[in-house]
Amino acid sequence: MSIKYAILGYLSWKPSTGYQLKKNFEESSIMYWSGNNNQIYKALIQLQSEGCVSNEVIHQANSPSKKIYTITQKGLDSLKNWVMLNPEAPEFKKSFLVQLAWSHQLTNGEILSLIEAYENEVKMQLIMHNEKNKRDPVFPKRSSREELIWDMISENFTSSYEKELIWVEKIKKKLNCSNNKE
Amino acid sequence: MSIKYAILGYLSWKPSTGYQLKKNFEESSIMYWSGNNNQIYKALIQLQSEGCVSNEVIHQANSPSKKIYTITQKGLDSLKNWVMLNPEAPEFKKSFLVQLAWSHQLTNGEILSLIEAYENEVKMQLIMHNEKNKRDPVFPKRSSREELIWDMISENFTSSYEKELIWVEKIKKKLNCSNNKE
DNA sequence: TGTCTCATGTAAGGGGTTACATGATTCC
DNA sequence: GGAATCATGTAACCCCTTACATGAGACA
Repeated sequence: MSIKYAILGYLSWKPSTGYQLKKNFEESSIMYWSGNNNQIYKALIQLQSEGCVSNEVIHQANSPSKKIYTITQKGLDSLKNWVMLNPEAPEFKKSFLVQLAWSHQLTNGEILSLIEAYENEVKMQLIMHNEKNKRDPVFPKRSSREELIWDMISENFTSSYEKELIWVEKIKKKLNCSNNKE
Repeated sequence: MSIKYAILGYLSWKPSTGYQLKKNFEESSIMYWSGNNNQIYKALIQLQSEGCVSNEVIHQANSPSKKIYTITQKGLDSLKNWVMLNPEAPEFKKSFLVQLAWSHQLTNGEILSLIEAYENEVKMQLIMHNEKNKRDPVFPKRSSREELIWDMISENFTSSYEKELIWVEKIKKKLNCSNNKE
């Protein structure tokens, strides 16, 4: 899927500028794109040419002028249509596992320190995710259902990282055991 | 990371042709690329120009000729170097969560059937992963350590899918509860 | 007769990334 | 004086994907 529908999603919540959307993406773990300018501003132009959004230019005295994008009915329909599509299975892209898979040339010690570096990386990611969610979480609460859903999505991420840490402990223990046998 | 190191990994295990590498990628869940021709054959040419692999052309009577690629010492060094790089955190790209996040326009029933479609998708993926691993798993067993590592990598995938299914049950229950309250 | 396996490659395009460019204001 | 925030946009490039092209033999 492309970033288009994530943008339509934010705009279906409230109108905003490209700049604001960019910050939303940066703050969010769920919306997994980097939120770079190139993608967002291009997507907005494309969405406009498709009639899914419209914009209003606001000239400001002390800041650069900005374009406030608003979703159209066509955009709402297109979003709903996409949301109801048959979901895809999750993608687990863990380049660390590829490194581990080809660690045959390393010593036991080198493998263990590689695993510990991964452990730290995951822990950091978990902390960052939790912090993002604590301070001023940027998500809609238009109904108790919507709040529940966003909470569950956040929990999905938290527990994914936590489960990864449990797995890390397990492989560390296993490697140490077979290490001591020799 | 690019597919290059995954290819070097396979070649560090045993020499093979582009065609064989392609099949390896198709059979593997860990090596998460689609394994399409364009990428593999291009990568092999590039790896050769970097001096990381060499090839030998074999002419066959009843089949098309093939190029057997072998890893060089430079390739082994390059692979080891990459394996020892600081690992990146796992990427969880779950487009389904983006759909859920913007499901505000749907009815409770529509959301539940969306979640169930996701559940089926994850179950199928889990079954496929387990089947791939049962019948003739394509991975090296040059030492007990290597076997242990590949087993743990496979378990990482299995448990990721299983944990996702547990999460699905939880959100289904929560949505049903708040549904009944109304 | 049609599809599968072996085997190598090319064409076109989608989606994403980093870095660059501009320019005023505000805060340390 | 230097960095950060607001605000929009472009250039170059990387990685990956699907689909196309060829051509022989095996199997149903």
